[in-house]
Amino acid sequence: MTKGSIQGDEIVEAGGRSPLLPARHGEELFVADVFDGYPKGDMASMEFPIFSLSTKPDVELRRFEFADGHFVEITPSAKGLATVHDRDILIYCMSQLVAAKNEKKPIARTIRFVAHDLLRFTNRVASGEGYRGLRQALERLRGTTISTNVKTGGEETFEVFGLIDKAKIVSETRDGRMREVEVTLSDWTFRSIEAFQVLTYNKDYFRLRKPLERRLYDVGRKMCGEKKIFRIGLEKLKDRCGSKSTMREFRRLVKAIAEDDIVHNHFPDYSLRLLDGDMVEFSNRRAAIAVEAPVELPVEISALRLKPETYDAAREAAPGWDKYHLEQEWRVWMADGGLDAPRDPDKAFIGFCRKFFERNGRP
DNA sequence: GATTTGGAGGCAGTCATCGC
DNA sequence: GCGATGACTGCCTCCAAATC
Repeated sequence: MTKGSIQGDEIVEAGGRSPLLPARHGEELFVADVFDGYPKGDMASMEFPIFSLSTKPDVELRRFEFADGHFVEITPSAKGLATVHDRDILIYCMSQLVAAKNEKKPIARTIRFVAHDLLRFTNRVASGEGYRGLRQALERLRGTTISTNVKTGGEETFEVFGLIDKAKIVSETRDGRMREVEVTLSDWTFRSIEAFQVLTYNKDYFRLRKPLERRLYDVGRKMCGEKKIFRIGLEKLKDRCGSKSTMREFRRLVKAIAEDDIVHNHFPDYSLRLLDGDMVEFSNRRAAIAVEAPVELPVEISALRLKPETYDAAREAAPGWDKYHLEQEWRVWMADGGLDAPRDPDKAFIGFCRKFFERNGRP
């Protein structure tokens, strides 16, 4: 974790610090220090395929128009549209700011973070390639221009802006590698954060390597949310994903992802199925398990809420098992045994997972 | 002749490994 | 923890063959 403060334009090391540092040229600076925050995505960029799925530079202009007169136009720079992987930087910044906001700490549009922290948070290799990729991603984010009159934070405005306003590598190691990065978010993104128009992502989102998988998760998260099931036509889904593939190719890709999910169960929070008639079905894994519950759970047990990090710990305690399945097993076990709700449900759940794994081994 | 299908290859990014 | 390297992956495009 980086420690520092600003004196004039100089950055100096400091023992302790406030998350909000003194202003530079009238701007306030937020220093990222929440290492274990949860990924957050703003709802507006989940709604529209702002980010390119392509691994090649995508320089095609995109425009989305709506019946009520709203529109979003995305203009890439010569270096191409920002990709779904570039979005990781925005997600990281948003996660840090939302975590600080939740703790009632002051936040600012300009955020400083350690490049290595971001690479680790987003499940990337912290090699020279990773840092080069980060630099290019910042260039694409800065170069991608959005014109819109869509509401964010309850305000309707016509604006033209970059996905980020500014990016700056504020210090480099002696061999020229970037160390700290300063990113100034666009007003549009910042207003979404201030208005809490963000959704929490599963940490496994960063394990999804295929750009299309990530976009499908986005669509599922936004459209399915807490609902049990969400169905969408393949053609509409293709539009929502912003895929430039042919229908045939898109069908093949979605089918491959759905079949892979059946085998590896790797798609976070939702399962995906390609149905007859070119319909795609997103099923909420947690809701599906609740429906299958064989016993009626007492209110005090069904009302127990686990912390998001507890699910990560559960995966380690019982490798190979579906964490939501384990959660349901645990609740049913307590209900069957007539047990009271535990004082510390997170610890109790992890303990249950360990014993479950000892008894049953891998699935 | 037009459309559909299947497959190959390009490009860019990721991952794994090794040595420093 | 980083750089270099090669293998691998996924999206996309192109083209030839098959079908209507």
